[in-house]
Amino acid sequence: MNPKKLDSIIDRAESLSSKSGKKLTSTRRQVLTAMLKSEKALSAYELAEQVKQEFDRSIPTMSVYRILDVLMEAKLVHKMSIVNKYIACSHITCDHKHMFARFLVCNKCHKVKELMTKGTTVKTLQGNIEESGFQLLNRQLELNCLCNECAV
Amino acid sequence: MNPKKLDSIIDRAESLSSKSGKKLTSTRRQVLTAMLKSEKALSAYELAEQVKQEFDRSIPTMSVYRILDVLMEAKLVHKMSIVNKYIACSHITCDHKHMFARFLVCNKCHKVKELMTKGTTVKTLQGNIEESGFQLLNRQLELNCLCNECAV
DNA sequence: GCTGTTATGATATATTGTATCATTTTTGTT
DNA sequence: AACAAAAATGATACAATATATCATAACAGC
Repeated sequence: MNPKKLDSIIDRAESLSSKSGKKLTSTRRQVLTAMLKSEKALSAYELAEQVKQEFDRSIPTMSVYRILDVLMEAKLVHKMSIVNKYIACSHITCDHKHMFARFLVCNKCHKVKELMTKGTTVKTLQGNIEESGFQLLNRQLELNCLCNECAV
Repeated sequence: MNPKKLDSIIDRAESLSSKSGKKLTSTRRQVLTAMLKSEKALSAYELAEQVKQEFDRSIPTMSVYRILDVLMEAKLVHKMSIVNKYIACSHITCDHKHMFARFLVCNKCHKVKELMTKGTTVKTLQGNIEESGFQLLNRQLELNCLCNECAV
């Protein structure tokens, strides 16, 4: 990600988080920056290591997890549950209200590509869900994939 | 699940696993039986505990994981990655070749409902995936939900 | 500056999963 | 039946991911 785009996302993060009552502290900014620089999903531990590399600063994992919570709350970060790792949102505005986000996750190197799905597909996906007595908590689909580099 | 259905699934498991070169040993049968009796996804550790309750037999977790691998290979069991737990396949024949299985997972109690999605929706979901240079590894969708009992 | 709130640090521990080698059970062959 | 090879299971150690809890530091409003 180029520095300009990175800055613009950080700027947006400032306002977004303040909207949710949370501040984008310097620690949180460092974590988010490290995430934005990676096209691969990272574990909390890997992320702590990245921050150490980038900013020469050790953050306890507990703090990383807390910060991930805040960033996820602000929709700046998503958890890729199928690999237990985390990735920064790649869209300038990631408003999931009327869309499903589809995350293509390489099961080998954990590279992630985020696609958006809209309209009729969402309707189809939602069909039968309410009838089943379940209610959706989010609109996020993770798909087990291999990226072109990892595919043999 | 009623005993009759349980038996019919076990019977099917016999042939299915033999097809893949694996036998449905008594240990594996016990694990599968315990899973079939639960409508909730269970962790490997919880599953070992269930087997202990049901059959008064302690199985090391390592073995449970190995057995889960065999059962997943035979498509008798699915991993719910969004909660790191496992559930027996609820469909008599769970042939996912031309369909996506949608798993509605209650994030609170881990109850799971399995729905099938076919035809056009699958096509739509697959759109853009190949263009992105990724290839699908399976056709399984997990959705974060709350069941009617856990929803406030 | 004081006070309450928010954020972070430090430590311990829980939960999920894998690596590795030993032992037992099963299978095929003679 | 006796043996060898293969498959399955047991036992042990440990890695990776995640949470609970209490202490301390930073910050905001008065």
